[in-house]
Amino acid sequence: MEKPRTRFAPSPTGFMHIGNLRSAIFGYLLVKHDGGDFLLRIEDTDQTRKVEGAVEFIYNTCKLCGLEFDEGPLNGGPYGPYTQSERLDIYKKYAHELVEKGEAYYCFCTEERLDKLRKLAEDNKMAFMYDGHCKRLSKEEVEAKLKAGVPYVIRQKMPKEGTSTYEDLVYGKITVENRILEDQILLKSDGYPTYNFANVIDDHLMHITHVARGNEYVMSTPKYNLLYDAFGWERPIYVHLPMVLGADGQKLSKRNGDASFMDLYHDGYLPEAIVNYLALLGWSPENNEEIFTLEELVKVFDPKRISKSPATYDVKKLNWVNAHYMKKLDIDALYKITYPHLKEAYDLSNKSDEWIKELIRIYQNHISYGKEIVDVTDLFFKEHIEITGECKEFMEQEGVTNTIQVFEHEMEAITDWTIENINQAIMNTKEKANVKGKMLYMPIRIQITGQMHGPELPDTIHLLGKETVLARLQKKA
RNA sequence: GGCCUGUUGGUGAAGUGGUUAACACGUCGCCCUCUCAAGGCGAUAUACAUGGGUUCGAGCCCCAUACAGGCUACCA
Repeated sequence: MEKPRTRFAPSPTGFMHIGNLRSAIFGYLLVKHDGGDFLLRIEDTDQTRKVEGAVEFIYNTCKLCGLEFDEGPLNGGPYGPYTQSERLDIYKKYAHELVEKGEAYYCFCTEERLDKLRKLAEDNKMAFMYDGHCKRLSKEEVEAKLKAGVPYVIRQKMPKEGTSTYEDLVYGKITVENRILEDQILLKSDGYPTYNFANVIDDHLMHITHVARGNEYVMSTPKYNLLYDAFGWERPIYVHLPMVLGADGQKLSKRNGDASFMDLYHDGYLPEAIVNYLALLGWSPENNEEIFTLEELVKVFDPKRISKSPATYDVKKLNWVNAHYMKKLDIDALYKITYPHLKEAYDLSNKSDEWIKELIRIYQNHISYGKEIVDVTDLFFKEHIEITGECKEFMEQEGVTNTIQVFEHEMEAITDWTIENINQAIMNTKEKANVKGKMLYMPIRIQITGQMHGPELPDTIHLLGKETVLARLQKKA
């Protein structure tokens, strides 16, 4: 069997939302499942959209997710170049070959004429379609215009009758009537190819066997097939992917800020968790499992189980998946995704690395992504804590003041500030103040944290440090 | 407007003619715990868009309708 090959073919916009990423993931899984090749091709035929550094950005993003390209603009390969703007001569050559074959033709129509046609169509509530004006030009007329240097585009000659059908791995049989197929532009007047053309040429030249892409191309695929046929090339296998929608039911876009992979990454989400979650968007495994490493996904991925309907991106579930991965992290890995956020939010200059790691450790089960550490730990950095609402009510109960006082003395007495000794101090308080359970822990907890909940009390006290604890204990309610 | 595709609870989804329509997230409750989180257990949800067929029997097949999305560029 032929080794499957697919490509991820983004425009270099310098932005990747999770919908783009998911396309890359699905392509990767599809092809790696059978030990094939995954390549990157940059589709920069629209020069107005180019962004500096975008190629590196794409490599970085994919690498973070564990998706390595077997071939691509940065690491090369046997079928390069892998950037379309560097392949202009190739497209030109094939476009002219098509003209020679009678499958395409020069079109000299001006923007003005096209606009007029468009307007006319609009007025008549008709779909605009190029009228094939230049198809009827005689050979001499074409020669003359060419010689005179009239700007031109090359258009594909479409059949006007019958239907075109292809089989999509996800959507099944797709049939469209040929008469709705426009004589689309293959080569623009600036010498650049359109996506519609470059895509086909490159996929063939790069030996792409599987075309995995968003389902916005379902309708135009027959045009591409006609191109393959015109050249006498074998058509690839198509895998059109359902879209990923935002919470508003709309297609993801740059405006949906939180749907950007980099934003998520910088907020302390784990790439493996994002990949895991994304794989479940529009695809499901045979069994009920939901947690998969990339390797496991490669093993179990079956494109036939890709859904046809669009999926809505849901942060809540992403959070759950991410939290699941975070629980299994060792302290150093956890440190890596939380420390930057602590550093940004708080003054850490007089905190030791050891202290920070301890802080992170006791909150490991409390957060679902890195940045969340900031919200839950502010009591360790605040100068003053407020006791309000429910907490205040609790503190007004009888005996509470006494418990605090007793505990304060116990704290003062500690010379060796260890969790063990702190725990002992709590036990001593239990004896001396003659309180237990909630009436023992809660007053202390509230007095020193201002909250009724949080991690283990001895851990919290230890981290807070003797000085802070005493100061907070002495503060009158 | 035309064409293509889709529609199972708030979300992701299983399901391919006969099931009490799974499972997961979320939500809620219970257990655990000083408390929260985690974990364990359980519950919840007007879930098969609507209307017609076909069939002994339909979420699954067919046809309409509705709604949603996509395409209809010298964008990709």
